[in-house]
Amino acid sequence: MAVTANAKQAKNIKSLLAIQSEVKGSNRIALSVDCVIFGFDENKLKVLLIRSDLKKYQSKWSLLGDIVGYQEDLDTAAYRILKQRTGLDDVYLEQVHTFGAVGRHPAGRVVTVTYCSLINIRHHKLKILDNELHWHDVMSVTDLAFDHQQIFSACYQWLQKRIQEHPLGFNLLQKKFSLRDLQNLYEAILNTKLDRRNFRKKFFSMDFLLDIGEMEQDVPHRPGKLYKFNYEKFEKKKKKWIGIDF
Amino acid sequence: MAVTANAKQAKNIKSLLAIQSEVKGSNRIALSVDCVIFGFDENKLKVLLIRSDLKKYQSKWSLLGDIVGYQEDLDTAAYRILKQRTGLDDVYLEQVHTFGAVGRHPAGRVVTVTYCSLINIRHHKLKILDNELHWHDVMSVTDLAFDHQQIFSACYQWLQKRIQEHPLGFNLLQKKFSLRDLQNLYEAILNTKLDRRNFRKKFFSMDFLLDIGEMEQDVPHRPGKLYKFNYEKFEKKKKKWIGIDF
DNA sequence: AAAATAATGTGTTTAATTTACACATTAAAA
DNA sequence: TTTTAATGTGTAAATTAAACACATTATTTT
Repeated sequence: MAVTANAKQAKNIKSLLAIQSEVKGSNRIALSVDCVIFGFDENKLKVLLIRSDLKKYQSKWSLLGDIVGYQEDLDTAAYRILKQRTGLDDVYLEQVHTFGAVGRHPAGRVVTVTYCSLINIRHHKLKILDNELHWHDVMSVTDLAFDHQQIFSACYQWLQKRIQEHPLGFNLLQKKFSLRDLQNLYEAILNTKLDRRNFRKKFFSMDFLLDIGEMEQDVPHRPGKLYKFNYEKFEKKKKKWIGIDF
Repeated sequence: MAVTANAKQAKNIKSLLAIQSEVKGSNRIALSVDCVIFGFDENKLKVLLIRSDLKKYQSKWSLLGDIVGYQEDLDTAAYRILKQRTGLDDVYLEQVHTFGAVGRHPAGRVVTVTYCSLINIRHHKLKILDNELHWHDVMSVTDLAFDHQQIFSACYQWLQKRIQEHPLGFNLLQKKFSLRDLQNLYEAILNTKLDRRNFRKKFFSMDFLLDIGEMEQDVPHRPGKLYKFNYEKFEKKKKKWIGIDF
């Protein structure tokens, strides 16, 4: 019995040397990074898409991505893509999921690591302004190229969940924002209506909003106060955890 | 301006053809899957580790992993590793994160996709029983090989969070379990004490526990009722979401 | 200049949930 | 038979979430 087990082990468990040979061998796979870049404009959640350039395959919209260099960290690759496409380099970026089904890409075996990025659509002023690169309403994104629809859906769901337990939404707003801006953002992302009074109470009680003593300018109604998010305070007070619930 | 932008675009954006050549080219990277396999025994959370076989490098403990085959789905590779190492093939498995720093592995550039698995330690009876493969107390895991300590920590934190919002813990218990078992599990994973009465109330109110009309056997005290988790009911009633809180 | 409009800003009341805590019950062990 | 150590149930207080109404302010209209 022990012998059988060891025999099985010998067959199944690879030594580091064996791995080393495989690393140099034929199992090497192309690795890409795809970025789901979210923006917020006119109270709508947007996603940045590019048109697949090769009509021969499909002229559908797709996510922004590129092959990871052999000497390039994954995170670095994601930042590079963002920088190239938006001109911004100080942006929120978080890895979400890796998609690696064998037939997912027409160019061959490509495993893709997906990142979500949240950028301020006003700040960035797309460096590449032509009809190949466009902001799309999240609610009307359908039929993306390759498996990008699946990837996009996963990332959108991730965002909906993540925004409720982590303060990343602020990256989509101006540094100074009104509570109405913030609520509009949450309503757009969660695709629901929220009670204005309870929404305020919730955020004030969390106590991370910094009243900067300024008011909105040039609004066609009574101007609201402007706030900043206090990241330092958040880092200190961060919740340990929540409570069992499913 | 528009010309400049287009020039930049031409330089930065790759056609599918260009990608195709890269996919076949020198950017191909070795891809591995590492599994953090959790178990629960004697009221302690355990993780399955293997001793790095090549002393030349390090004789430290490491996670179970292997290179992903060129024609193998990522998920398939993770299942294969689990099957080889535990003999089980109907197990809970979920992708957690991908680690891809350039220098992370001594054998060369290897990007690794990490999965967490939860198995019933009693059911599986390790197929390979020797001193190379061992269950370790989660609380005393330190100094793993390569970047496996970092990977393990990320996965443990993932589990602590995930178990509070999703019913995956049951995979660590027998099909039939007592409420005490369940509480012990949560206490071990969250590394805390919980109030027995409130814990019960919470789970009963969620209403996914199925009283199967059986009692514990061979316990040295008053036997408790046994339950099963009602996955079907859970799938139907699943929460939309929770509420903003961070 | 005054009135109407449309948003901001602030409570309060009720319901639901979470927390803290106590006692009866059952089976095994002494 | 008594003691022990766990299971099983319930209640009161505190906190949090949900539902809801009115005064305030700047703009726009009359």
